[in-house]
This record gives sequence, C-alpha cells and structure tokens, in this order.
Amino acid sequence: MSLKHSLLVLLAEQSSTGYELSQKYKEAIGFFWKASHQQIYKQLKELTADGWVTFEEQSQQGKPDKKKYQVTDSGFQELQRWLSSEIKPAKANDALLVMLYGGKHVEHQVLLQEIERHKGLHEKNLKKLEAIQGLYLSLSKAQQKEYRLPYLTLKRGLSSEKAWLQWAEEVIEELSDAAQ
Amino acid sequence: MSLKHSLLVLLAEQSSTGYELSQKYKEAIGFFWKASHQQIYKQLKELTADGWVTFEEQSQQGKPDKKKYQVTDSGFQELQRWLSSEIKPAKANDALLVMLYGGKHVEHQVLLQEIERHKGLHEKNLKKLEAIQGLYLSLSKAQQKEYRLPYLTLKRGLSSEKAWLQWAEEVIEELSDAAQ
DNA sequence: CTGGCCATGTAATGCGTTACATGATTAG
DNA sequence: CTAATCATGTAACGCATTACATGGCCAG
Repeated sequence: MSLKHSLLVLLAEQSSTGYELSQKYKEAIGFFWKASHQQIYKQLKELTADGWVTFEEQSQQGKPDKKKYQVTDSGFQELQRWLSSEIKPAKANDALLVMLYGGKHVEHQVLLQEIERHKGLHEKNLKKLEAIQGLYLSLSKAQQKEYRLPYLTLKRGLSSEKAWLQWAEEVIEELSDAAQ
Repeated sequence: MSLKHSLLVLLAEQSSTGYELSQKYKEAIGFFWKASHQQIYKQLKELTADGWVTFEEQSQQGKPDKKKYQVTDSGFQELQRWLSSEIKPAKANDALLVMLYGGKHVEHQVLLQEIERHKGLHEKNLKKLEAIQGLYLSLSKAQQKEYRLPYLTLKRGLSSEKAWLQWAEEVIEELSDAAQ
C-alpha cells in the first residue's frame, strides 16, 4: 500500500489539513497518484492510529474545525523505511486500450471519436504540466536544486503525455485512412 | 468497471477457459490490463449470472472439468454498448514516482538502485513487446489487416516503454552527477 | 440565486490482492 | 525430489468509488 506513504511524503514536505492534501493530489502529484478526499480523511485517521502523524485542531468560526496534520518521528522512520524498500511497478488498467483491442465490433468512427475525446484530455494535462514547468524554470538556481526530485517526476509526466499524444496521432491517421 | 468488458472482448475473439484467459492477461493484453486468476473466475461467474456468457463443461480424467466460456447474444450487445460508451481515462497510481518525489529523505544511492531495478523490468517488457511486433510484421498483409487494432495497442506499449526508459536515463544521469 | 470553493466526514458497494486449498502431469 | 504448468476455486481483507450529508462564504 502506498496511499499512506504518499500522504507521509506530502506531510513531510509541509504540515497540512486533509483538504489541502486533497488539493495536492489534484495538482502537484495528480498525474501520478490520485486520491479522493474521502480516502484521504480515512487514511489520515489510520495514520493517526498508527502513530505516524498527529494533528492540532484549529477552531474556526462558522466552519468546522481544521485539523493540521504533521509527521511524527515514528512516521518519519516509516517513511524512510518505505523509501528504501522495493516499490511495486505500477499496475496499468487502461480501458481505452481494451476498447481499441476489441474495436472491430463497432465502427471506426466510434473509436475515433473516443480517441479524439481522450486526446483533448491529454492535451489539457500536457498544458498544465508545461505551466508548472514554466514556474520551475523561473526559479533561482538554488530553488531549482531544492525541487530537483519533484521536477524529475514532472518530466515523467511531460514525457508520458507527449508519447501518448504522438501515438494518438498515428492511431487517428490509421483509423481515418482505413475507412471501413 | 471494465474487467468484465475486457473478458467479453477476449471471449468474443475466441471461446476460452478461465485458465486460458488468465494466460492472455499475462501475454496479449498484459501490459495494459492485469487480472489474477481469482478475479477472472469470480467475474466469469458473474458474467454467467448476467447472461452475457455461457459455458460448456468438458470433463477430463484426473484434472477438474474444463469450462469453455463463450459470449451470448446479449453479451455481444453489452460489448457493443460498452465499446460505444465514454471510457474513463486510466487512473495512474505510480508508487515509484511517489518515491522519487519524496526522495530527499534518503540517499541518492537508494533511489538510483530502485530506479535501476525498475529499468531492468521495463527493458524486459520492451523486449517482450518487440518480439510480438516481430511476429506481427512477419504475417501476411491480410493477416496484418485483421490484427490492425490489437497492433495499435502493441504500439502504445512500445511507445510507452521507450519513453519510460528514456526518462530513466535522464534521471540516472541527474542523480549520479549530483552526488550528495 | 446558482455554482464554486472551503472543510469535514459516514455508509454502502465494488474491485483487487493475498493466503489457502486441491490434485495431476511433466521436465530437470 | 522439486519446481513448473495445467486447472479450478473459497475466504478474508484492504483499497477505491459513489452516494449522501452538512454548512458557511463569495463572485457573477
């Protein structure tokens, strides 16, 4: 399991509330790890029970209390243990490819449409990542050095989105040509 | 859910037993969809209850009976419906990138080792896919045309493994240079 | 006055993994 | 003798998704 560990990674970077964490799962690390707010709140509870994080409540008027979570010493140890362990390769369950694989049972037009739709989504993702890259490149050398590792993950995102789009071009050409 | 639909796709191609299907999840479509035999047997039961597949039992001496599954008319309709529906983009939960993102809490050497290990796995995958590509390219034009769509999914595998390896090269260089 | 953001959750259901179980045959 | 392949499953647990619930504040 690594949802817990991804939470530890984010909390080690900066103490946060559940809500703030769920934002990060959409932005900073969204392209390589997804988690809903429901999952996050549940796991934060378990992490607390494990003794790997603690929280301070900050009461707010009107709104419910904020809980600011932070990593404990034993949580930090656990994080280091995990970082030094063997990581399982990501499991890819890609329904779009299942569709293409079995695509002969529908018209090419149907496949094309769906691929075009996904292409739109991937283009949007790529733009987002490029924007983050722009921010990174505008930092000072010292700051760039600090964020070197997160930047490497960003590069993975850029590379994978670009490769996807290139492949999609090929597919679209192939399916359009070979009109059935 | 698409495990059921990926089963329908495979069964529409060819009637098979649960065991044969689990082999295909390791070979033919293994890089974009994974499923354990336990899951497969469970889903086959449900697919039968749904009326989307049926099976014929073939008794064998010594071994337990084989159940050869095939898609029913209503299963075929369901497949076509699914193929024409909106497919959710794949969800990426990639623990290796989480590790890299939070990698400053361990030594570079530890990160490098794990990335090298994954590089080995990806190289192996790439070779497998290239072997399948070799087979495809040795087919007659007519046969190539028949397997055009599965071939497009294979190309996705090739493209994505190559992009991964290229990225890994960059990462390894970066982490080796910036020795801490 | 509508929708989005802030902020936190519970409950039910569905999907996936791990462990366990059985038993024959074949290759090294 | 050991491990792999063929062949099928059950049970327990863990992880993820969907639906539901609450409620204030702010911008258009």
